[in-house]
Amino acid sequence: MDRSESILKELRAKGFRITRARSAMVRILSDADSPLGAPEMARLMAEVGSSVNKTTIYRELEFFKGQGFITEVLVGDGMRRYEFKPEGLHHHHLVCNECSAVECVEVERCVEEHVRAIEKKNDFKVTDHSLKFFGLCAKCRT
Amino acid sequence: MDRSESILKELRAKGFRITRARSAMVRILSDADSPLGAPEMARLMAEVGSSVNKTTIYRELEFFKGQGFITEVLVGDGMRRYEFKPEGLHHHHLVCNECSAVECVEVERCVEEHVRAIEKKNDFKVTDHSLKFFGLCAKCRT
DNA sequence: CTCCATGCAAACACTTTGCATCAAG
DNA sequence: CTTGATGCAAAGTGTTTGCATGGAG
Repeated sequence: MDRSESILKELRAKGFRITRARSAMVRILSDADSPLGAPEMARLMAEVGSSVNKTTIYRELEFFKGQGFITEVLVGDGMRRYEFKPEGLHHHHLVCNECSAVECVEVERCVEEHVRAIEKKNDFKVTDHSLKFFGLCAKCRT
Repeated sequence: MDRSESILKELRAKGFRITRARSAMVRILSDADSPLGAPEMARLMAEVGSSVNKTTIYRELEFFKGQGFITEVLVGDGMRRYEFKPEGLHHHHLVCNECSAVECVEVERCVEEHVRAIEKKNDFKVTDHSLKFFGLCAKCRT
């Protein structure tokens, strides 16, 4: 059973309804290989023949986020993007300054050790972190 | 000579004009202790009696960024924020999920070592990186 | 006097809200 | 049927653009 199916099953078990829009969105998110923004999401839905109102897109993304299936990824192009929460190793992002393309990279525990220090020193309860590397992707290096 | 003065001097040397708006913005940025967004910037300018049109705010922020004096900081509240580029140690941010407050933390070289690996492995030229920790600040922990 | 910098209004893009309608279970 | 999910229109918020005016040097 793939990721999207198990998510739908989990939602059904929690008493949420499985609608066409909802399952199509889960499918698209699971097929995506880089974070998607709401407008892009809407376009992809249309391409698959599952057009939905943009309001629904925003509400579902918020819903999935609340359910803990996706996380927000900020790239700096003025749009919120989302991707499935990584299952195994914590992963981070490479963002091209030129074309805004986003790649994912696995980075073995490099900051975990700092978390404890920060929590103690700054009296701040850390629940998550994000690490992004900016630069030029292979294509834009010309 | 403090930071803001030296920046103005540098701008003048480059042939840019030193206007009331420009120097007030540099002052405010240098006084700020956390990243500022354009709307907040405009409010602060008004409080200091240096009201300027929002267009000017956006243009100046873009200008300062282009000149390399400030950097963009994305917190996830749907707004671009900016802060002076740190002078010494690379610093990162603590972002409260509750009140969106942003604190700065010094983190001694923890990712520098990964940069080289990434550049080789992903064929990506890294020019910068950002590390953010999300969670609850002391105030919002209730 | 000469341009760079500013103001203003309108347009843009993404996102949110309120309410009526629809459909999954 | 019941209530959660959706569509639609309108408003909200941050940001950008084009063009005329203003002021630093």
